[in-house]
Amino acid sequence: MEPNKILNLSVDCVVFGYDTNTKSLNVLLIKRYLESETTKDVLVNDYVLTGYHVYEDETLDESATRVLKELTGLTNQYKKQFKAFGNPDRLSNKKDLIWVQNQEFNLRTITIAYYFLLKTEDVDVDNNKYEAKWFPVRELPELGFDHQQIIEEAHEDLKTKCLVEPIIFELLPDKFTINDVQDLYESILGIEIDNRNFRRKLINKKYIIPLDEKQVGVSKKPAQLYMFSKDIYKKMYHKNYLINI
Amino acid sequence: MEPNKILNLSVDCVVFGYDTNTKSLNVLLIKRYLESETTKDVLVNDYVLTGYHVYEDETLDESATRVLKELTGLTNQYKKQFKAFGNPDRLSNKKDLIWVQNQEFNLRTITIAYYFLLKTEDVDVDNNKYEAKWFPVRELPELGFDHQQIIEEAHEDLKTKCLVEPIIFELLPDKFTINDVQDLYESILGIEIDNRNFRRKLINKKYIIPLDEKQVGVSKKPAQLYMFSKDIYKKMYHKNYLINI
DNA sequence: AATAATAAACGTAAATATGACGTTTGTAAA
DNA sequence: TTTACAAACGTCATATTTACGTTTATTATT
Repeated sequence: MEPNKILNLSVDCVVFGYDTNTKSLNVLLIKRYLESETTKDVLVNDYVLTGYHVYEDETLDESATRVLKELTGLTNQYKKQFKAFGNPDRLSNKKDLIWVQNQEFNLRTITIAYYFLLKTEDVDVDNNKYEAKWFPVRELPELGFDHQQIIEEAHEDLKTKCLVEPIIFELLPDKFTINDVQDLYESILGIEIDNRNFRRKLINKKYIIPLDEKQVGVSKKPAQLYMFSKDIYKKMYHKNYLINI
Repeated sequence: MEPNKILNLSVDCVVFGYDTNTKSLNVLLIKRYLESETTKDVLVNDYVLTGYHVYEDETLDESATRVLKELTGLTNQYKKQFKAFGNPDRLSNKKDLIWVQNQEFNLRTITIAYYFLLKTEDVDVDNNKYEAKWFPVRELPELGFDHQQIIEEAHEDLKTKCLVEPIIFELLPDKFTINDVQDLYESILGIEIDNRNFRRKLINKKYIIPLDEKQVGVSKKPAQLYMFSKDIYKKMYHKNYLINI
């Protein structure tokens, strides 16, 4: 039982986006496709998270930021390192071995997994060089490596985190309706919330600011728009140690 | 900017223990000491977390469990992987370079950090071959590597986690008083709690079971003893999605 | 121009939880 | 027997939550 001598270090990014039209919490995935040169059989045909090796001179955070920028062009998005995955057998799947055939893959690969929060519409998937595509988090396609597990754990972490910190607003446009916020909570948590109670609770928050603006182009009573004030949130926020076990 | 070729992978364990007598949340640390053979100057004299390389054939979790067992003899303690630390400059401190002189330390070292929860009295520090010692989390000694930061981040994670999951009971004896629980919350969170309100709240929980037993050997009114029922907690527990932002 | 359809927005009453305190009780030691 | 003191119990005002019912503003239809 010798300590490892050679390892491979990467970051993987679970990119969450929210589409206010379809009311769906999405994950951004990229296509893997490979067919045999001789038999023309399809060897690999699935999706994976975006990720890459960590460069020698960059921090883990910088590496994740770089990967997100490469995929989406975006910087300054909410980012959280939520777990490291590094079990010795994590890339032993046949398809994955085929896919990485041109790399020294008798190495152990450790990946530091991050999730990012952004708005679905901020990414131009139609002109994406990686063929990136959004998938609803509850209707994922076949996934390579252990990326199904990584996404599930990211989603669990997001569920917990959105209950205690106002990160939900990272997924919404600057101007949103109360119902947008409710729909998003329902998408993330997979629950139904009473609209009247939710509305009252949210409107009473000092950091939810009503704007002099309403929805336009809807065929029903147009909803009031609001914004989230991070400044006010920070000022009034002394960590509110509510024991909720 | 080439990807890393050679890395070092380790786990580090923040071992939290609670001493119901001193009412102190403690961290278990091991001694580092090294003096120059020629000048007899003290080169390194501080404490560090316990940690070790990850073996080739073990998972990260197994590695952390092994390290804890090696240090304390204990298995089956509450364990959480909370963060990976792997910035390129994280072990560039002079003392640390001296300490690891006999290893190839021009490698980058990634450490997967875990914390464990146990009872201070379960560890026999007087006969510990690593000279392990408990330190109150708010009175830490000088620490090597980036272990100060790792402990602080573990403590922050513990603060958040103990508010939403009943992990506090992992730090307490099987039979405890209501005041034990309160004291422990106060130690972890660094706040004061009103005893009468806290008591009412806790006693109303179905999974806090009063025993037919009281404290013995105290020189005041002996307190009622309780136990925590994980079974009842799990049964009644459908994740109680309280949005608390 | 009136009406229907519908989501947005407002309202209410009971039950539960919280925050801020005061009071009583059981034990060992004086 | 008394005293010291933490344990344990009690109270009241306020805030929050739960579970609903009602009104309103808009577009589309008649």
